[in-house]
Amino acid sequence: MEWINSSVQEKQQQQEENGAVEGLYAKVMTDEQMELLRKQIAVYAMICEQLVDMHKSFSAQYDIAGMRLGNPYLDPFMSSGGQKFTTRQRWTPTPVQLQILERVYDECSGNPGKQKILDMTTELAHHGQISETNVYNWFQNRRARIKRKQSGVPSNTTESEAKKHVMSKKYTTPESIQSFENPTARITENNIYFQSPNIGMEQIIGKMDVAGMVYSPPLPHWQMDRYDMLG
Amino acid sequence: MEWINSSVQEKQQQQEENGAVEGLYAKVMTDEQMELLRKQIAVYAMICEQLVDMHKSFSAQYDIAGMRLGNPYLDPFMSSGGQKFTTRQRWTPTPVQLQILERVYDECSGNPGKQKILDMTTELAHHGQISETNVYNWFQNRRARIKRKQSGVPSNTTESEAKKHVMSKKYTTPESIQSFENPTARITENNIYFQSPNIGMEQIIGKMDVAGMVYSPPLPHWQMDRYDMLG
DNA sequence: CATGTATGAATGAACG
DNA sequence: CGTTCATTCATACATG
Repeated sequence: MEWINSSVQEKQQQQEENGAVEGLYAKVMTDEQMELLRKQIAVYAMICEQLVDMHKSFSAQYDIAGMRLGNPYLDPFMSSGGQKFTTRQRWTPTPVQLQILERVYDECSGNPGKQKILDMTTELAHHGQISETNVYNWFQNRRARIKRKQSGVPSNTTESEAKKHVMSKKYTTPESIQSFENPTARITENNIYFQSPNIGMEQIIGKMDVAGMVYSPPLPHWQMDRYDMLG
Repeated sequence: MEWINSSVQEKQQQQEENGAVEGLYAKVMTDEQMELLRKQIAVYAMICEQLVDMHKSFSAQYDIAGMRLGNPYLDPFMSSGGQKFTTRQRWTPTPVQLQILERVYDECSGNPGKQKILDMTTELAHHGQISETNVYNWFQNRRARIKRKQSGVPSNTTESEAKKHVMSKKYTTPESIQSFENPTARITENNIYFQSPNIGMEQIIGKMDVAGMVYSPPLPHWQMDRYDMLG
């Protein structure tokens, strides 16, 4: 999945065709909206670049090894609360582990053998504390939840009909893009607005780290069905 | 090129709100495309924020007065008056809905059947956007919280929900990045929680450098799906 | 604007 | 396996 880079300029064109072809159920954006998006992204890219540059030259001057990293972060575990070694009560997969798990899940069609689980556990253990049970549960849960999502939300037929013609307030645009409805959204060459939902940095970092930009799809399992191309 | 391309599953609307769309100059995007875009941007924002924060704390320690501000990275952005794209990331019951929910909760002793939930959802939908999942979650949460309140009331056993005090967040909006100020995105050095790998500037820079922002959906489970249109 | 609190949602684990 | 519980995270909202 390729994405915007510094020169976002042209990329958008494709989208038009792409989307248009799909036709039937789709959101529509005006050229202005697209333009807004394009600029927004371009600006972000630019800022990122600048920041990085700045940081580079800056930190280069003060190569204070050691303190440079990990510093800004709070150790989530021994937070100032001081009391117990706030060791988690329940296992939480690290991004790396998750990545692996998801990959395997896909490979095994969600049902790895017992041996497989054991092997995995060993491997996963290299990336953080984990037990066989954890792995087992994880698979179990994932299967169950995926399933539920599929059956429970056969967003099907009868329903959609009904609301389709109501289509006024409820079941309108998903929150995810409500921003586009905002009439105040305006774009001036220097003034671009766009909502920035709070996506956990850890997720992002995690994915980036492991997949290294290329991203082997952990993908939105819930609701996505197009990810059968990974191995 | 593989741009956001996917299966569509929603109708589009919002046309009437944007007069421009009415006719000819409209581009079409699927929901997934939109979602991907949104996330892409979110990631940019997040990374920028992160970078700024890091830079800030980094430079702060050396009192390199002057160069910290006046920066290149503030520039043109929304100087301040940023409106907020009405962003609702999570469902919030309307008073009416709440009333109904509570009534039913009492009736069902907290545990309505699946069918019941479905019916309710339909009814509740008349009073505002809602989905079956919302209702389901609502009951879950209510049961859990009521239970807890009854058993171990105060701070002691309920530390889980009470221990949030551990993290003090000071977030002094860096003048340099006011542009990123967003009510929903408040990532600071103190509230970032890295599950395991402590990733520093290097990683981010590295990725950015190389890929110039190639990104794939990091799959923020929260707020991702679950917005089925059953409701 | 900063901080605290209520609560929707995600998810590991447990249950039947 | 499907369902439910328990814990935790993150955000909406109220407050000083």
